[in-house]
Amino acid sequence: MSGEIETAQPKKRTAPKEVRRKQLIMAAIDSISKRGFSDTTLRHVTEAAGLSHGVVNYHFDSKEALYDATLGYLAQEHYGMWSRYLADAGNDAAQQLESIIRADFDKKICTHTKLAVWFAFWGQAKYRPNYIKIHNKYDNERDQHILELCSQLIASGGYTNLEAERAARMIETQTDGAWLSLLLYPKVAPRQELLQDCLDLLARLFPDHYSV
Amino acid sequence: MSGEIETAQPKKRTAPKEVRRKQLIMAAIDSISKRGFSDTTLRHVTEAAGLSHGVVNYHFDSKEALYDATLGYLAQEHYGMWSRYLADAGNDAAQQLESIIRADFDKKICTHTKLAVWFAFWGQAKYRPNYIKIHNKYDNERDQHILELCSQLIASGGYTNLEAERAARMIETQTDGAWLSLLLYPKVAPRQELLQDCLDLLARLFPDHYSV
Amino acid sequence: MSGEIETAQPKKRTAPKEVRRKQLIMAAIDSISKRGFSDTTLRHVTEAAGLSHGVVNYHFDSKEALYDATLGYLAQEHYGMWSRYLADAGNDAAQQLESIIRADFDKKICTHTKLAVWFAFWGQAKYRPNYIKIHNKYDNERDQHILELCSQLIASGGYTNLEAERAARMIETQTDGAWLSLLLYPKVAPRQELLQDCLDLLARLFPDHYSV
Amino acid sequence: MSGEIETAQPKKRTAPKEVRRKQLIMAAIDSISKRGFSDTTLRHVTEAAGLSHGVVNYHFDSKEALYDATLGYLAQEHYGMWSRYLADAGNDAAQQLESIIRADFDKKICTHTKLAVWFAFWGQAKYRPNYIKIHNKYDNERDQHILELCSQLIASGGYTNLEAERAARMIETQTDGAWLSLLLYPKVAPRQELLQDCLDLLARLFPDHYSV
DNA sequence: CATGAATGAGTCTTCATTCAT
DNA sequence: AATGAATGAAGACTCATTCAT
Repeated sequence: MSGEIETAQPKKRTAPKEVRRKQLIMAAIDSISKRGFSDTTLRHVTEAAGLSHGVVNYHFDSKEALYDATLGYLAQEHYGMWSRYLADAGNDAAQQLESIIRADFDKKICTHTKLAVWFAFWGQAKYRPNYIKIHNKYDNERDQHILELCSQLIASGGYTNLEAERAARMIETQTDGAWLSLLLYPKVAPRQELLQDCLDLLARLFPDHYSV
Repeated sequence: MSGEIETAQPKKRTAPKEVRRKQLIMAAIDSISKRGFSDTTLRHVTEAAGLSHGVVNYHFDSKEALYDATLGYLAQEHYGMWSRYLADAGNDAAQQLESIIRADFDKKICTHTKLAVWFAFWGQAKYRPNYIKIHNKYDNERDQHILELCSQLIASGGYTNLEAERAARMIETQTDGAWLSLLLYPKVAPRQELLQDCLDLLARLFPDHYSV
Repeated sequence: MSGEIETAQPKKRTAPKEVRRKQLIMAAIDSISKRGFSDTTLRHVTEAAGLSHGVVNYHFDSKEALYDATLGYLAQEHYGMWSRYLADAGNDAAQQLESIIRADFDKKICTHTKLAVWFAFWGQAKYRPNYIKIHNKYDNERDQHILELCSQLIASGGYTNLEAERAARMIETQTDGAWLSLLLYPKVAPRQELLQDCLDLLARLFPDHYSV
Repeated sequence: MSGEIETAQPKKRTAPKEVRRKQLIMAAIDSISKRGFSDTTLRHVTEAAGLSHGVVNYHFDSKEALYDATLGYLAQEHYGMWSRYLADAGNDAAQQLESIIRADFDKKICTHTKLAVWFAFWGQAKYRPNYIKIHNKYDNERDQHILELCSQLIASGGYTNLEAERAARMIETQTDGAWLSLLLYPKVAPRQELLQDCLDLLARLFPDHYSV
């Protein structure tokens, strides 16, 4: 779509602040996914971005600030994804719940690279309260949607042996576990298959609304 | 089994080596759980162990070797846990499957500390093939057990709309996700509750063998 | 003397350059007095001046050049001060010598801020011959005045047990030491008191010309 | 005196903590005197000490801690010097006061190198309250001695036109100024000459106790 | 003239590892 | 076996200087 414009303009030496920040965030994602957290250095990041050593501290207060921004980017992207899926799902609760789950397996989000970064963050979450905070800022809303939709389905379906809290938790646990599986054992089952697992769970929780 | 040959020297001959190693491994678990991977230094480890700075490199070839041993310890402990649970489960397949799952939530294993260490390792797994290898060495067998038991239940129960592979995967995904949940949001649901989620899943997969 | 030739362009033509330089010098004095030499960065200076980061290197060849100019400014101000005091002192040698000393304690010059900067420079003088050179350029003349005046007083007073060199040196040593005292222990004795010390010294050196 | 012993022992690779600390302090004095404060790096220090780069942070918490220790060393040395001179002075107050002053010009203390370091510290004193504190810790006692001795001389001599505070201040100001002179203009007057200036001041303050 | 993004050499500091004792 | 002093590579971060705009 674009790209040929850039050859005309001989790659600017200076760029607006937001452009550089994004560039560095992408480079951070790249490096973290390739090397993990502890082995990623700022030099790796700047080299991946094709920039000089000093830029990071020009655009971010510290390495930690860059990481915060990186997680923020990922969380925001995730947020954007499921809310778009949700918006496109129409008014049916079952449809909406399914959509939120499908969003998690969207090609753009559910890449090996990004999964690696997610788990790098989660592996540190306990000692960096900031990470939890940033993640929650975007993710709590999703939790509430899922819980609310489960409640609605239970009410409309008359599932007497199921609490909304448990259903919501099982669904989220399944999607989280699926991501972990994709990260650790990408060969065991592909993305689509793990999505099917989640949909299968949905059908078993709410048999009147979904079919296997 | 061993040890009684050299009765002259009463157990101290070979023990110290192993004692020190275990001591260091425990200290490593402690420090990793408190500070994460990247912030753990060998000084932290030796201090936690109450030993001098130089011992680590005396007992382990490198920091990495200590980490390998630490993961090995954890994996072995996990292995020991579920195989004991399995052994105690009798001959019933349903009972056995449930036991393997229950093992994951045993108090000794499923602590916040150890979970933190597990995810620290998983967060690095992608770049340290060793970690995967060590983990698989002990865990593959569990996978096979679960798969085999799912097959048996399906066969005996006549669940036409369920493949053993998918069932096994869903179960493992649920237990893995449960651990992640316990790590990241310990307040959201306690250990017992997440175990119930897993048992609930079992009941929905194999309604003739389990009841909610 | 200059400026009136280009009446068409009202003072803005050449002024800005000098205005900016002065602005930066004042900002340098401010920052050096607040943070010392080694902790002062050009960013501090430009921020204090309310200017953008790049200007310093536009108006000065280097940081060092700015510092040279700053010391020059201070030295020139000092020069202007004692020569004005001297000019106002009339023809009496005793009066003149006293005036030169009084100049050192003038409110405009003898501030904590400027003293701090002076000693910052002197603390570096050994390794920056430039500083000594700049300082001497303005100060040698003062030394000679003091020496000459001491000679005159000795001659006119018949102080047999005093050499002009020693007297001059003792006076200058006392004023220098007074500045150091004001910098390091501003609470011990105020400006006026230390001036009195110097005048007291004068009276003891030249009892026929001054009284305590 | 000593030195040949060291050739027998092939320069130990490891040394007691205090030996290394002193070694580093001496190297710091050396480097600060040669390059000043802001241009001295830890690499300079360790190279001057013939040690490896990492030792400083092994023996001192930080560069700043090394500097504190360095000033402490200098202050302690000064303290030791004048208290020894004082002890050797006998019981006569005039003798004692003169001795304290003479101590300041002792060859061991009053070197160009050490003077440079002293003024480096004083040039920073305003922004490093620690330096003042360390200095005062050792120097206050000297101030009190001087003041007390001035009081005694005034009492015994009946100097009606002199307050002890002013006398003490003038003496200290003169010695401080002398050090500054030796640092900035070593060629103008040598150590002995500046000591004479101080003794001359003594004679003018207390003519019945000292003669020019 | 002025701005501020970009550069990269240089600083302090950390830390796994080595090794004399 | 154990200690802890010593090493030195490598990291994050700073900052004077340059330069496109």
